[in-house]
Amino acid sequence: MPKPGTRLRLIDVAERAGVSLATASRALSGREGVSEEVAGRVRAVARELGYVANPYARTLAGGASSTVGLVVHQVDDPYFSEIASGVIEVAAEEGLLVQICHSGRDPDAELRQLRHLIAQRVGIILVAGSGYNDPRVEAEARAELSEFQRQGGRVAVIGRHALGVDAVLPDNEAGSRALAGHLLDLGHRRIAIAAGKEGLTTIADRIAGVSAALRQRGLDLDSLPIVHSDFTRGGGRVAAEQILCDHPETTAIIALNDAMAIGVLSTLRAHHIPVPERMSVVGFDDVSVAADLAPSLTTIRLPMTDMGKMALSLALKPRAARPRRRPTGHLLVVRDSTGPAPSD
Amino acid sequence: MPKPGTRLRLIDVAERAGVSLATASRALSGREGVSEEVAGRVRAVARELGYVANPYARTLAGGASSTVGLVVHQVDDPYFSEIASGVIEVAAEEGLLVQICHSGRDPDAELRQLRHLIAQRVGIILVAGSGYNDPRVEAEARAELSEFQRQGGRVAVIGRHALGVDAVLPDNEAGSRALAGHLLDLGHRRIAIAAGKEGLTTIADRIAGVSAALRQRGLDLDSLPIVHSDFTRGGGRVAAEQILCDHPETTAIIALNDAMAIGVLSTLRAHHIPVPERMSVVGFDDVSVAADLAPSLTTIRLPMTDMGKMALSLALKPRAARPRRRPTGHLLVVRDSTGPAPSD
DNA sequence: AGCGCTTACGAAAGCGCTTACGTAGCCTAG
DNA sequence: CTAGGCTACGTAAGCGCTTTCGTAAGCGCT
Repeated sequence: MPKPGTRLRLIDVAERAGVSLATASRALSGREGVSEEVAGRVRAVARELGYVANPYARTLAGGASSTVGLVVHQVDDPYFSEIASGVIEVAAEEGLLVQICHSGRDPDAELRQLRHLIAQRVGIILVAGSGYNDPRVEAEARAELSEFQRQGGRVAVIGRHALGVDAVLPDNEAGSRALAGHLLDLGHRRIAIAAGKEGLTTIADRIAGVSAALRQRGLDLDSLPIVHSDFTRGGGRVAAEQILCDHPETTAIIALNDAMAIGVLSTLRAHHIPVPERMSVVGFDDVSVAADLAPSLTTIRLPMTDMGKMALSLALKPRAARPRRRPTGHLLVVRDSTGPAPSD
Repeated sequence: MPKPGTRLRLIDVAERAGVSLATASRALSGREGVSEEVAGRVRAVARELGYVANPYARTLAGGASSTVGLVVHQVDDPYFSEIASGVIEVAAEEGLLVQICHSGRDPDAELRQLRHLIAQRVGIILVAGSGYNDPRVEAEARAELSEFQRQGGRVAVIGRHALGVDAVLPDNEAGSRALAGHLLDLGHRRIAIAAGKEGLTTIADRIAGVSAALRQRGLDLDSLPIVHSDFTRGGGRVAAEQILCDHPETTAIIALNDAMAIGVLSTLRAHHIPVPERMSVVGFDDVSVAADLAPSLTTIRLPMTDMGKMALSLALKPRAARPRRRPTGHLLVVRDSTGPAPSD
C-alpha cells in the first residue's frame, strides 16, 4: 500500500552503479553473465543505498516466489511453534517470507489450506504434522502437491510420509518402542495408552512401537487399553479420566504426545494419584516445558526446531529423482514422571 | 516459481464472464463503477472457476499489499504464539498473508526486522511485545513506523505504548496490583519479584502495580527484592535461585510473566520447597499451560488470542486522527500456587 | 432537439522486476 | 585476415494485475 515511486527501485541502483537495469538485476540475483568487477560494484551500491528488492515485482516477473507456506495443525501448540521457529529462522537467512496456516487437525481444512497456498502462488510448501489414514485425503493432498511440484514448486513435509515428497521423519515407532521398553523394564505390565484422534498415522506408528516392545518381551498389545481422544492437553485430561475409570489397575500411562501427557499429569494430580509412585507417565516430543513440569516428564526428545530447519533446507535444495527422507533422531529422556511399578 | 500461463488469470475470468479485464478487476475487488448484475456474474464465474488473484501482481499494480508483518520477541513462547494464532485467524478470514519475524528480545534486531518488513513492502505491520526503555530505540522505531504510515502502511502494536500508533493494551499495572493485593491479603510480606531483563517497559509497569498495591496498604516497594533475569523459563530458574540464596526469608514470589513462573516453580521443586505451603508463586499472562502445572498457577489472565485478533482488526480499520487504544481487560485467576503466608 | 451530467464499461498505461534476444568487443582457429 | 564463437552487457518484452482516462449510453432539463 505504500505509495509507489517513493521507494528505492532497482533502476536507481543501476543508474548509480552506471549499468543497465538488466545487469543490475543479474548482479543482485547472482546470475551469470556479469563480470566480477561490475557485479561487485552493483552489490556495493545496493548495500550502500539499503536496497531491498520488491518481492512482488520479482515474483511476478518470473523469479522464484519467495514465500514459503507452512501448514501446521495448530500454531499455538508448542510442538508446531517450535517447528515454525526453525522454519522462520532459515527463511530469514534466505530472505524468504513465511506464511503460516493452521488446519486445526481437520484433513479437509488442511486440503483447503494447501489449495489456497498453491493458488496464491507460494514457491515452497511445507506441511508439518501427522498424515491421515483417510486414503481419499492423502491421495488428494498428494495429487495437489505433485501438480504443484510439476509446475516448479518445492515441497517438504515433516513427520509425515506417503505424500511422495521429501520428508523429515522422526522414527515414531522406535521412539515409542524405547518408551514402552523403559516402562516394561521398570516392571510395569498394566499400561494404558492415551492416544489422539483415531485416523492419524503418527498414532498408528507410535502404537506400533509399543506393540513391538511388548512382543520383544513375549507380551501382547491386545491386552493394553488404548483410549482415543485428542492430541491436546484437554484430550489428555479426558483420556486420563477414562483410563482411571475403566482401568483402575493401570500403573503406567503412555501419552502419545507431550500435550496429552501434561493433561494426564494434571488429571492425576486432581485425583491425588502420586506420580510416579502410584502411576508412571510418559510423553512424546519433549516440548520445552516438559522439563519444567512437576514431576518433570519422561519423554522422547525430538529436535523440533531442527526439524523445521531441515525441512526448509531440504525444500530449497534441487529436487532429487526420488523423494528424500531425513531421519531426525530421537532420544529417550528419563525424568521424574516414571518409576518402578508399585509392588502390590 | 510455478510456470506462468498455467494458472487461472483474471482475464480468463473476464472472458468467461463476457466483460473486460478492468470490469472484472473492479467487480472482484469490490470497487464501484460496476452494475450489481455484472458484478454478480463476474463473482459467480470466479467462484466457479476457483479463481484466486495473484497477490504479487495485485500488489505490484498498486493494490494494497496483502501481507501483514508480525514482529514478536519469540515465536515459540506461548505468549506470542497465542497472539500469532489470533492474528493468523483474522488474516485468513481477510485473505491476508502473515509474515512472522522474531527479534529475540533484542531492540536492534527488532529495528532491523521493522526496516526489512518496510523495505519488503508489507502493507500492515503489527508489533507485539514490550517496548524498550531505551529512548533511542523507541524514537527510531517510532520514526520508521510513522514514515511507513505516511506512505499508506497500517500499523498496530500489542502491549506496547509510546509508539504513536494504534495499540492493544493490557493493563499491566492494574494486573500486577491485583496479583500483589492477592498475596498481601494472604498475609505475605516477604515478597520477591522475579523480573525479566531490565529495560522493558512492561516490567516497569508491572512493578509499578506491585508498588501501588503496597502503598495502598501503607507498605513500600523499596523493601522488596527485585531480581532481574530473563522473561523465560530459564530466567525464572535463575531468578529463583538467587532469591532463595539472597533472601531466604521470602514467602512469595511474583514472577512478572508465566514463563518465569514456570521456571520458578521448577526450581522450588528442585529445592523441595512446597508450594504454596512454604512459598507462594504467581505469574502473569495465563498462558494455556498455566492451568495444568503442578501446582496450577495463580496468574493474571490476558486474552492473548483475542489481542492478536484485535490488533489486526484495528490495523485494518481506516486510521483515526489520533492513535486508538484498546484495553484488553484482565482477570486474576487464583489457583493452587498461592496460599496463606506461613505463620512462623 | 440539444445540452450537460452521471453511470457503466473498455482500452491502455504502467507497477518493478526478470529474461529472451540482440549486439558490440574480443579471442581463437583456419 | 576473416569466419565463427564466446563473453559482457544493453534493449525491450512481458509477468497479472489496478487504475486513469476516454467514451457510449441513458437521464432529466430547458
